[in-house]
This record gives sequence, C-alpha cells and structure tokens, in this order.
Amino acid sequence: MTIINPYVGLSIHERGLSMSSQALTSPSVDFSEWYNEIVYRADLADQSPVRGCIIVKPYGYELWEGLQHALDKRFKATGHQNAYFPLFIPESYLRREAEHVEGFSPELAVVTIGGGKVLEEPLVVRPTSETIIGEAFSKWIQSYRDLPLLINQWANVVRWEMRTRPFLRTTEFLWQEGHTAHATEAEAEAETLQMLDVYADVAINEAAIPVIKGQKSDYERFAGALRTYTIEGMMGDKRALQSGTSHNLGQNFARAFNIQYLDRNNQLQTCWTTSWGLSWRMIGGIIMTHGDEKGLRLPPRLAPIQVVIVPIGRTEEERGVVMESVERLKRELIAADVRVRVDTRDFQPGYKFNDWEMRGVPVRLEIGPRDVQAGTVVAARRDIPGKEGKRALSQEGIAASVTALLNEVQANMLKQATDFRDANTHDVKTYDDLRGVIEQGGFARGWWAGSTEDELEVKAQTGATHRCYPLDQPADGGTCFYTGKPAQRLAIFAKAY
RNA sequence: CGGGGUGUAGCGCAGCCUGGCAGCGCGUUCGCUUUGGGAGCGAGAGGCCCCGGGUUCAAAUCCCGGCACCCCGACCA
Repeated sequence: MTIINPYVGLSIHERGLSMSSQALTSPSVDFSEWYNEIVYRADLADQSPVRGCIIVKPYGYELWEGLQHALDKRFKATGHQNAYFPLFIPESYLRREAEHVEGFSPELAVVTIGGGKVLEEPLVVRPTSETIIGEAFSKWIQSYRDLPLLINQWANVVRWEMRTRPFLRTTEFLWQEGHTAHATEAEAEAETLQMLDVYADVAINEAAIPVIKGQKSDYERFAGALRTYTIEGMMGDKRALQSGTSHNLGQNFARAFNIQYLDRNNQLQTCWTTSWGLSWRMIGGIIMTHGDEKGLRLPPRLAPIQVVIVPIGRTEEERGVVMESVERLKRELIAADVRVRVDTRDFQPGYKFNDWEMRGVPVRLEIGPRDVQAGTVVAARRDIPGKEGKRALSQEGIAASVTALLNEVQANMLKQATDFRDANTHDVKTYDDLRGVIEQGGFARGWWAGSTEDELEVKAQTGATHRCYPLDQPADGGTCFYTGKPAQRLAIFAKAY
C-alpha cells in the first residue's frame, strides 16, 4: 500500500513530547511565561545552543510552510517571481543609503575572517537585502520595458537583538522579502498597498488574526523608506504585534544604487522601489492571538494536523473493531484533502485529549465501541472548550460534516479574535483617556497631530507607542488628544511587542 | 553596558552554608495489569556535578581565575 498522505502515523519526534502532567501556566497569570511554555510544549520549537536562536521542530516548521504556501501563491498570483540573493553583503553596500546604515548598524553580525585570512572588506550577514538586491536591480534594469520588476526572496536574516523571544524576536529568523522596481511613484505606491492587502488577507483569512492596516509614523518608519505600512494585530494580553510591513522606498535606494531606466522619450529616469516582509513572527502572533489555558489553538487553514482521530478500546477485540471504523474514516477524510492523523499511541484517552489540545489541533474525533455500535463518532472542536464543544456525528458522510466543522471553527476563531479586539479598542479624546486605556490594556484610538518628540514623550510616560494611522479613516478631522491641535488622522496607540 | 541570578542525568531541580557512597520528580527502557478527560505496580538504563587551577587524606561542596546562559533595566520593524 502506498502512502498517499503524509499525515498518518507518528514520527519519532512526537513519541516523547516533553509534556509533564503539570498544568500549563495560565495566560492571565503570566502571559509571557505561558507563551514560552506553549512554544516548547506544543512541540513547535526547541532551545538551541546559540544565544537568541531557536531550533524549529517539524510541527512548527509545517506551520511555517502553511504560511509560506498561503503567501507564495498570492505573490505568484500578483505577478511576482522568487529568486535568491547571497547571505553575505559587502559592508560598503550598507553605507550607501545613509538612513539605512544608521538604522541597522547596531544589530549587524559581521564576518571579518574567511578561510583563516582577514577579509579585505568585511561581509555583513544580511539583516535585510535592499542593498544587495538594489545593486542587482541596477544591472537588470535598463529600459522602461524592464519594468516593473517584481521579485521575492525566501530567506533567513540575522539581527543581533538585545533581547530575544522564540519566534517573536530571534537573532536569526526566516521570512520573505519582496523587492520591486517601478517607473512611477504612483505605481510603487500601488504595489506597496497591494502587498499590504495580501498580508492582511493572509492574516485574516488564513491565520484568523483580525489585523488593522495602517501607516507607520515617521519615527516608526523603516530606515530609508518614504512610507511604511503595517498590519497590526491585538494579542491575548491586549498588546499590539506588528505582523508584516510594506515599504514605499521612494527613490532613496534607487538613487543610492543607480537603479535607472531610459523612458520612451530616451530620457534617463530613476526608478521607484518598494520592499515588503513578513516573518515567522506571524507564528508568535497565531500563538498569542488564539492560545488559551489548554495550550495552542491553530486555525484549520494553517494547522499541520486538522483532525486527529483518537481510537478508544479496553480490550484487544474492542480495539480491533474500532480500528476498522477508524481506518475507513481516515480514508474518507484523506480523500477530501483533510489533513488527518490517527493517534494509536499507548496512552490513556484523557492524556491524548490534553496532548492534542496543547498542540492546537482544531478538531478531534473520538471513537470507541459505543460509537461503532451507534455508527457515530464524537467530534470535539478546539475553539469551544469542554463538553459544549463536543457533539456526535454520523459516520455516514464524515468528510462533508468534518469539512463543514473545520470551516465553522476557522470562522469562529476569527470572530472570537475580532470581538476581543473590538472590546478592547477605545476612542480617546484626551491624554488622560489614553493613560486610562493603556493602564487597563488595549488599543487607544484618537486624533493625533503630534511630533516625533511628542510620540516619544507618550511612550516614556505610558509605555504605549504609536502603532499606526489606520488606512480606514473618517472623512472629517478632529482635535489631537495630546497637543490640542487640529488633526487630520486618527492614530492607534498601544503597548507593543 | 549597569544590577541580580544560575550552571548537577533528556527536562525541571535538591544537595553546597557545616568537605566524607551522586540524589529527587518528570521523561525514558522492559514486564504485567489498565484505557470514554492527564493510569498502577515491579524491575532497569542514564553523570566530565560548566571549564582551568589551588587548598585538603578527601572537593559538586572551600579559595582564585575564566566561560556560558537567564532575569530586570537601557536598547530594538
């Protein structure tokens, strides 16, 4: 018999989960500790011998692959192509864009020795690739016919952060970085916003994280960019997580790297470029948006295992009968493209229930002798805890009912997260209002006309930062809650990761 | 970079003060009994006590010197 679906059986990595029978720290008691425990106990990652770096285990990597797939197909659909550029960048490249080098210098890893010899020019381990890709673009682009140039790269990058946390801020991390060049500012702006839409689409419709699309303040802008756009999500502790950014680089990098083209009138023009990136930080976002007291909760569309089947039987004979039904159900689910796994490990059912809940599997099917008799199976949905989330399904037509249930779970997780965010987002008219909101946790939304200095003052006094100016703005203006000056845009302030 | 802490079995820790057989819990291996919400009993395996030096009859333990990691602060898409 050939294996037609990889989601069967259990690999060596899953036999001994380092799960003691100890309860998970409650997120309401210590959110940060809860987060760390989930990362390791849900089997997503392992600690590594290298400071600030993590080992991503198969289950965590499959989750990342799900995100990659969701993003990549959208990149292709919008005309982008993947390519790969070197890990090492000549140090001098970074210096060509003044703001850029200033922004990244403190967190660079630099190679000074190669093959036992001191290098003539040190090589920077890429913190991002605008410079080396810009250099390549300058060679690839000669004519208006070469535009637009739409490239994406899946890569690892290194940033020597002072403090790291698994997935959220690691020294080395995986991401994708898109880099494009255009003939006009309008085209570059349209591209920047299009990719922001792609990120929001993936966050909302795949990860079930209801992000807000917005523009960054000048202070929070990417080093070297004209404008930076962001998607911001609210985590379970009511703090904000920037989950992806899209930058309109204007002509800053094009000038620094001579990315120019001859237009239809034979005039030399400078390109307009963009860059946009989304990293495995999104995994941290999924954990913190959806996780609960029982562990991880994964949105069905990204879950490596969507359905786990737990057979129950006291005797050898009972188990034999049960397994016949299990095998049939498994085949039907696989045929319907459901990612299913059967848990035949020698543990008691209660242990398995808790185990799979820790790992966030969206739907669990329990099947024992009683179900075989009745032609049913007990379905437990991860988005609704306890008995309320359980119901008996007929074995007849299992593929259709489970598929429908998975869709229901996906939609409900988005609804739960959206309700939570909305319940913790408050309009503020005065600085006191903002202090109050930040004190109790959540997003504070108010008219803002402050300067960078004002922004830093708010941060110093409250701990909250300017997250973004939401793209969705009311038509009229208002009065800045901080300066009292007339303001054109609403801004969101919150404590952030 | 400032302050605090920790390095002992795969993981979490005790032992150190007051030097004298290397311990506990979880996990793991084998066997039997168990299985509809975290099973029980029995028997095993598993150690450079972070590294280097010193004191001592004797060092996980005391002394000196290193290294690494963690937490708080500063810093940071």
